[in-house]
Amino acid sequence: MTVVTRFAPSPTGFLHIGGARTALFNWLYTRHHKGRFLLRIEDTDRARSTPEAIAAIIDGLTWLGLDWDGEAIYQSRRSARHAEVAHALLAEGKAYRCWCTPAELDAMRERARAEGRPVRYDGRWRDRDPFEAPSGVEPVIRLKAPQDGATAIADGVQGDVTVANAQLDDMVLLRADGSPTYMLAVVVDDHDMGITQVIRGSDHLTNTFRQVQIFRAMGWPEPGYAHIPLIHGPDGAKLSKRHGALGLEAYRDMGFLPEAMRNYLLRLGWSHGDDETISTEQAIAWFGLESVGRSPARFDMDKLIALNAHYLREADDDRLAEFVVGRLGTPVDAAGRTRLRAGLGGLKTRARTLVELAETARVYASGPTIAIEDKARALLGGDNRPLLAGVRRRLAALPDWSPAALEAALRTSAQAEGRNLGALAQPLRAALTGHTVSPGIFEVMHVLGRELTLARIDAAIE
RNA sequence: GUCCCCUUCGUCUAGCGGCCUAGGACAUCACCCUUUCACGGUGAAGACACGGGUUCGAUUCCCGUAGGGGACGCCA
Repeated sequence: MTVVTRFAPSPTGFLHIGGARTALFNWLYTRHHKGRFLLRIEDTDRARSTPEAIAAIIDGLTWLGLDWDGEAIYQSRRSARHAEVAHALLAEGKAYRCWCTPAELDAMRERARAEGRPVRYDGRWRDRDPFEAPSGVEPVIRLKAPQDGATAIADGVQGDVTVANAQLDDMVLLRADGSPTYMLAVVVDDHDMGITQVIRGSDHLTNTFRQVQIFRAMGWPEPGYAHIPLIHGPDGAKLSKRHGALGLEAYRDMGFLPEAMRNYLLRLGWSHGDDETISTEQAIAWFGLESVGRSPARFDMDKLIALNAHYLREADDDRLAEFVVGRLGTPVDAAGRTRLRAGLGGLKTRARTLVELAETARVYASGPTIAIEDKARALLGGDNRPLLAGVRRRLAALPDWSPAALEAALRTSAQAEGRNLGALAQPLRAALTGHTVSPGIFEVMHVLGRELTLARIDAAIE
């Protein structure tokens, strides 16, 4: 049987970390089994669903590199079919009309809570004669759920979970206005789409028992279920905006690489022995529900950053150069681009995010004039000025501008002055980069070229 | 309140009864490398929530307790 999965976000906000991981797990599971991964937009809440949120979800998935099969399905367009199923259940006596008003239900719930009883609908219209229906109230359709026994599911992650049917009430299938509820829509869509495996956040675990009851009432085969633990904030509480509950695009803007995000999200709740850096190919080959943990994981920015630094070092320089130029915010001429590209190797071992990379890349992207930070400026006064002037003369006369030749020249220079290399390299670094920290000084000079190197020294000591 | 789930270093996790003096990664600290800072290398510190069982033997199995999370909508 072909595996069919789906990612079913509701477009009421951005695609956050938790949703992204759910999508990733579905995608990996599907690709591993060579099945079909579908995208369903659960936009039945018309008031809260927005086109911006839909775009954010699609952009987020695309950025993460998770491709879905076929066109995205919009749940809101399927309401006629949902209603059809509700009415079929009604016709078979597996559902019934309920004329309770929202106020009546509120009162019922309040009373139950006050008396310490389970909070749920008491089934008062379950066997009541419809002729007793009050006028002026539109009824909802409720499922006539089993009242005895228990409903069990074999969850791919949580194991066997059983709930007494007495805990579940007769849920609303169709609202008074004829629109389907989430419970109904999900079941009908999962069935119609041929979903074989549902992988979603564990906040849906208790919903599953109700959904399973609808499947059984319709006589439909149930999909397999797997509920993955939620992601919590650093303090162990639910992920909030303070923490990492940002949209994926926020992480992109912070300079994270999609491959780093994928790897990070994968390791949150899933493991493969001691492996830490896992390529997407390996992830597809190795991924399985049995290796998904059952306890919630906390979001840890430091680990994400460390992983990002790793992937930054591994990343292709041409790709990185594109990212950096786009983030510089200032135009870069062709020569600047060439320098930047050539200097990337030394830059990327020192950066952890694309933002940091772009910041340090200004050293190569800029022309003769650069901003000098205070700590660097302090190295450009006093005795260091004549020292730099001496270095400048030697460099100007250097026949060969290779890193090796530059190093030899600086070392003999230092020796001649009776100083160690650092005493010479630091002022030079300050003059050339405007910082006290940079890639190796010979590399910097080599990438900058003779002309720019001399120009920056001149600018620093004039 | 009711029901369900979870619990190994600060964090992510390995462990599926003896291989565990509990392993790895991030973070922290120290040292090495070194023209700065990184990278890299070496090392240190750091955990089985608690209490009962079961067993020759429990981090691993069972039961409680505590703590955390989730669900209880005509939201999704």
